[in-house]
Amino acid sequence: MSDAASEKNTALMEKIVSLCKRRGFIFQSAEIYGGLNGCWDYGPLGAELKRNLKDYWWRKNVQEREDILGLDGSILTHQDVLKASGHVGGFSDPMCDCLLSKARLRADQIEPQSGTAYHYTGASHAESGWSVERPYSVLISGNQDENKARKTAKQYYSQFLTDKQISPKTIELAGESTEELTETTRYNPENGSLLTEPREFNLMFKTHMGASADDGDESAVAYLRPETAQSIFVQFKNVAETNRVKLPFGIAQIGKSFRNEINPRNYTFRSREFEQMEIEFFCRAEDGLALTDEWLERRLTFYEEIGIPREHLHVLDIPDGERAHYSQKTYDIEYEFPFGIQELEGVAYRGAYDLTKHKEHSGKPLEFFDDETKEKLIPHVVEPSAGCDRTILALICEAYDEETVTDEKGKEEIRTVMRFSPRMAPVKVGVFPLLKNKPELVEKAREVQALLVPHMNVFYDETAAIGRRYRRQDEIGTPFCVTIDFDTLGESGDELKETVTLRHRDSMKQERVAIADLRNFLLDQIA
RNA sequence: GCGGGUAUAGCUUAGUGGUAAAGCCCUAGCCUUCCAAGCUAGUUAUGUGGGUUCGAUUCCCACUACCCGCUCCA
Repeated sequence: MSDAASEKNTALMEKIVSLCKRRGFIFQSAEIYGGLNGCWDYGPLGAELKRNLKDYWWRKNVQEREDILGLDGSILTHQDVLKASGHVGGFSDPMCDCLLSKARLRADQIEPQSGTAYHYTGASHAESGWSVERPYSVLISGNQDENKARKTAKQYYSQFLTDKQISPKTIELAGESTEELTETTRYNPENGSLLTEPREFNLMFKTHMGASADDGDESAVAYLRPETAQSIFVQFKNVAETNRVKLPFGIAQIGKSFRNEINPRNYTFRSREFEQMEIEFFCRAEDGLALTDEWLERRLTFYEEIGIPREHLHVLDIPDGERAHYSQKTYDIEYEFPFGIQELEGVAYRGAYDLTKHKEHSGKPLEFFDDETKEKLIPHVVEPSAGCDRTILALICEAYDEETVTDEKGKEEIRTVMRFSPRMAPVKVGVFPLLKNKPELVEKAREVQALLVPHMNVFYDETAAIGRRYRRQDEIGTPFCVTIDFDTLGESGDELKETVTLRHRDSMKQERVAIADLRNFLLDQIA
């Protein structure tokens, strides 16, 4: 992306963030206390939007399918579950930073080295009177010039110089001593610079169960789940045994997960608390690959149904070597966010890995008896795992539009429109009396509101001019507005009596619709 | 985690070492017959904590949050 394009996209993202706050889609968590890094709250409209997304996903993937069952697992997770899944052991990589280049390295992947370590206690510059006291070391191998160590150390200390005119070459090193080291991993193999102490970066939130549990009581340790998938695997046997299922079948779950991200970024895109919509689709081994492709297509169709066109999505076929070791096939479904192309969902063929691991660790039989083939087997699994909040952000980015409109006087202005699909829109219809100081209009509008309210989210508004009310609804993406006027009351004769103006958000076109037809018309549009 | 930037009302922006300004939005009232009309009145702000100072929104430091670039993302 060019600089200009990047700036434009940053500006666009800022406008979207601003609108989300102004209209009550998304707020920063604990804003009045300065905010909580990587956490966000959904305001009234955001809550509606998210509910619409989750409801539609659930309807399509659970309620309308005979072969997928729902689950709602606990967020607090038994530590053994996450030991079995590999999250406790393999999920916490000790990391070091290079003191010179600031590069971050995985401590367990550093090649052990041997050589001579040159230690220093600090550095100074006689002419300017500058000095710094701070221990530092450089490792050089036997055949390297010792001056290389001094040069590297000077470079390191020069970063503390306040006067940038001073050449690193002219500073004096203090307290040089040497030490022979073998098989050390404390130095950066690239440049010999000392590294910071290895630090754990466990991405899971850890807690202790029980009011009296102290931090040292390892048996009381529990975690906030880092993914919803594990409770599905752990409850696999219960679900299968209580529901007379046969392969292939799925278990679906929507719920919060938590990851202590080092670096939350891009608005709500990478949050520490986030919601997932996951399916674990269990199948016979021979069907796994084909089902993965099938699910990919089904998921792409889903995104189209909620208003994200196929051409704004990218499918990444994760190549060999980059997939998790247990996965024979993984697709990422990505969306063109203003800040870049980023993942919305992963569709992964995970083989029998998860159930096998839980079988091993729990010692419980997790085989499934296949009635058709009369054999006991550990089913394979295909996992379409979507990020709910990411999809919300994609819906918002996709919907945001600015349109130049010209009024009768030829004056141009910007109309901001959220073009949500009617299915996802937080408010489905605005109901307005043309004038609020005419009680007959208000009364009729209230009747129309009451007629629609049991079936959809309706917004009643009688303040300000009618045009302003339309624009307010444009900005929150309400697809339809209904206006009750004097014709509704029968002032222009019986033909128009009991009809209203139906105004369309996208085209701004108006049509006349009978109140009696309104409910069914709108229900068809938002289904 | 590193580097850079930013922080004044719901939003967009002024401004000042000594009473913080405007537009939009919003609320109420009047008026108003279909695309942000008009008039009147009104609410709301210097991110947090220190320091310097008689006095700090302004200067300095730290923290927090957000944005950008790296890094990371089982």
